[in-house]
Formats: sequence, C-alpha cells, structure tokens
Amino acid sequence: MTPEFETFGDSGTRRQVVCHVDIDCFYAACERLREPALRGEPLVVGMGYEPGETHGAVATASYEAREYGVESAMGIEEALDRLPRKVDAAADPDFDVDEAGYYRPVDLEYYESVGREVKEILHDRADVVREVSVDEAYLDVTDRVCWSGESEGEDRPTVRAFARDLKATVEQAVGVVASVGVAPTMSAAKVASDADKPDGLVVVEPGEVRTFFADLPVEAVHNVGPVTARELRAMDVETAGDLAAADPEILADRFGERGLTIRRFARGEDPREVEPVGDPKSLSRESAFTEATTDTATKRDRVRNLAADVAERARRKGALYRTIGIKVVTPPFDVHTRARSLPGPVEDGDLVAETALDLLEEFEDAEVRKLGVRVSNLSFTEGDQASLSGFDGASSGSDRPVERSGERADDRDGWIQTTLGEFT
DNA sequence: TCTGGGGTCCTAGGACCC
DNA sequence: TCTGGGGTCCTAGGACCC
Repeated sequence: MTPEFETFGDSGTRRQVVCHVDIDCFYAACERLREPALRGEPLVVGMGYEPGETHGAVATASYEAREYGVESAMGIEEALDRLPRKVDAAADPDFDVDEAGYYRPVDLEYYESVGREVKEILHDRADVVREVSVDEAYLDVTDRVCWSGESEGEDRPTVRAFARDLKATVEQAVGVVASVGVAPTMSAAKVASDADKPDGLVVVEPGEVRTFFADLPVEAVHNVGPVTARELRAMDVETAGDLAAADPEILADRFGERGLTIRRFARGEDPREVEPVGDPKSLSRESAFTEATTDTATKRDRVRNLAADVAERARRKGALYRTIGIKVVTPPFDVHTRARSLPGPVEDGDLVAETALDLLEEFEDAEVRKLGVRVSNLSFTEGDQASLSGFDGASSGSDRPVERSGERADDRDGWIQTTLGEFT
C-alpha cells in the first residue's frame, strides 16, 4: 500500500470526490443583495475606496463592469477612467450616463455574514468542508454521490445532480450564484469550478483529469502565477498539457519542489485530501497611506494602531505569539520585512507596539507608502479557545478543537511554562 | 497597471550546536 | 587548530492564493 497514490485522480484506487464551490463576483453579489437596484448594472467594489474618492483598488468588478475593461486589483483611478461613476456622468455632459457604473467600498463584515449562510449549507451537504476564504470552499462528498457511470451507491445522486441541487439551494436560500467544480482531486475541482464561470457546473470524471487539463494555459494550474507562467513560456511550456509532459528534473531544477507539484497537478495527480483549515500561523494588519510619507510621527502612529489591532485580534482568538514583525513598503513597490522573536510566547499588546516601533526605526528616513504589523509563531492555549466558544467544531465552524500547538512547541514545554510565567 | 489587505509555503544564508 | 558533517532556528524575501 502506498498512501500517496491512493487519491491520485487518474490512477488512484480510492476515489475521492471533491466539490469546489466558489461564489461568482462575491463582493458585488453581496452588494446587490442589499441594494437590488445594482443588479444588472456595472458595479465595482473597491478596497481602500471611499465614496467620492479615487484611491484604493478594485476588489471585485461585476461582469458588466469588466466589459469596460475594469479588472481585479486595478487602481480605482484607472477603473474610473474606463468606467466613470454614474453620479459623475450625470453631472457632466461629456459623459454618457448609460456608459457609467456604480462604485461601493468593501464591507467585509457584511460579506462574512453572507458567507456564513453559504457555509452553513455546505456543511450540511458534505462530511468535510475546507473553507478557503469568505466565498470559497472544498467539500469532500465521497460518500454522498456517485460518478455518472456508477450505480453501486443505491440512493446517491450523481455528482452532477448533487452539484445542481447544491447550486439551486444556495441561490434560493442566500441569493448568490455559485460556480461548482467536481473532480477526483482538489486541484482539478478548483480548476473545474473556474472553467465555466459564472454560474458554472463542471464535472471531471476520474480518468479524465489529465485530458481536462491538457489544453488549458499553464496559469490555470493552481500555484502557477504570472512569474512562473512567464518562465514556463520561455521554456516552451505553454499549456498544462506541456507542463504534464515536461521533464521533472528540469522543473525541479528551476522551480524547486513547487515545480514538481505543478507538474503533478497538470497530470491529474494530487494526493491531498479535503481537510478543515487549522489554526492560523500568523495574524497581520496592514494599511496604505493615501500618499507616501516620510513623516516619522505619521508612520509611528500608524504602526501603533496596527499593532493594537493585531494584538486585539490575537487576544480574541486566544493566540500567543513569539515573533513580532513589521512590513514596510517603499516606492515604487519594494517590500521590506523585519521581525524579532521573543524568548517565549506572549500575549502583550504593548510589547507588540514597542517591538514594531523599534523595528520601524531602521526606516526612519524612508519614504513609506504602506505599513504592516504581524505576529507569528503562534500557539493556542488549551483553555481559552474551547471554553469561550464551545469545542464542538461541527456546528460553530470557525473554532475547532485546539490542535497541539505544533511539534516544535512540544519539546519546549519545559521552558514555555517558565517564560509564560515571566511574560504574562 | 503605479498596486488593497490577509494569508500560506518555500528558499537561502547565517548563527549556533553537537 | 581550518578540518567534516548534520541539524535546527532565525530572518528576509519571493511567489502565490483569495
């Protein structure tokens, strides 16, 4: 028995059935939920955007807005060039109101509440759910469905019927549209849900994974971003099919372990099983200045606020941290990080601020466009978490039973206790 | 295209230990 | 005293994902 091969999509013996669910234009869909007048209109949801302003970036553009060339991650200023605001267009005879759109700032809390409604349905429909983000999840539905050719599963629906019903339920109950992909592996399910957006439903049967990938561009493969895609193209690897057929040694040489992973994905091989996400590894907060600044007081102020935020979030989650760090972004877009580890895990907001400010001193004279504060090397105390939120995990979703706080922490138990005494 | 915010994982070099 | 190898931790940066 070779466990790693058990769940390989095209060659495995134990067939996992993975369903990937992704809400279409989630932020925009949420805005339309509470403001139905926005339906059918070009709509841009901007992060760091405020009504009437031009700073920030596009978090989500509705399909109608995309028609005008507005894309995700684009600066709001650029987006406004392509798609003016309705209000501005109405006031200016040079603009055509019909060629304008609506802009809304991100309201994550609201989106999270909508996301929770969706997740409830998903937990209802699957034995294991991996919540990847506010609007996206993997479901292990192995024991709930059968592939189209199978008949062994008495009452089980086919994957397609299952997915169709899931989509309909989400749409009726929550009012947002999901794209769904079903496949024998996580990586294929993910690509499948993406393949026919919006309102997509794509099923990739076992044995078909590699064929399914073959003609897709390399960047469709999970973990292939713009940088890797460019390098692959330079090596004449254009499609996922090319990637599947590429020499593994060359890929390993060029991209390390990731090179082998993406090749396996392209071949339909992915041994990962759907598992719930564990405790976070780090917590951070960052924010950009409207305009880059060199002013020390401004920078220190911002860092103090971010530090307080991060510390408060860690406290609420019952997280102790052993490493405190900052992120400093200087023009044009150079990212610098600095971090310092403490002798033992602490929960101490003042110390976060102090350490962050100390690390910031190196950038005293730098022009800064963005700052961040981060705590990492987290450990979660047995007590707090479970007692505060109930430890069932099945119902509450986000708070699952505390995991052992990492193998490394274990062999340190002795001194963790002593340092805890000192620091808390 | 001049860029938001919150994450994960990997890599590489240096310090330090045995 | 310059010669070996192995392991871990820490920091910084990079790529990627949503």
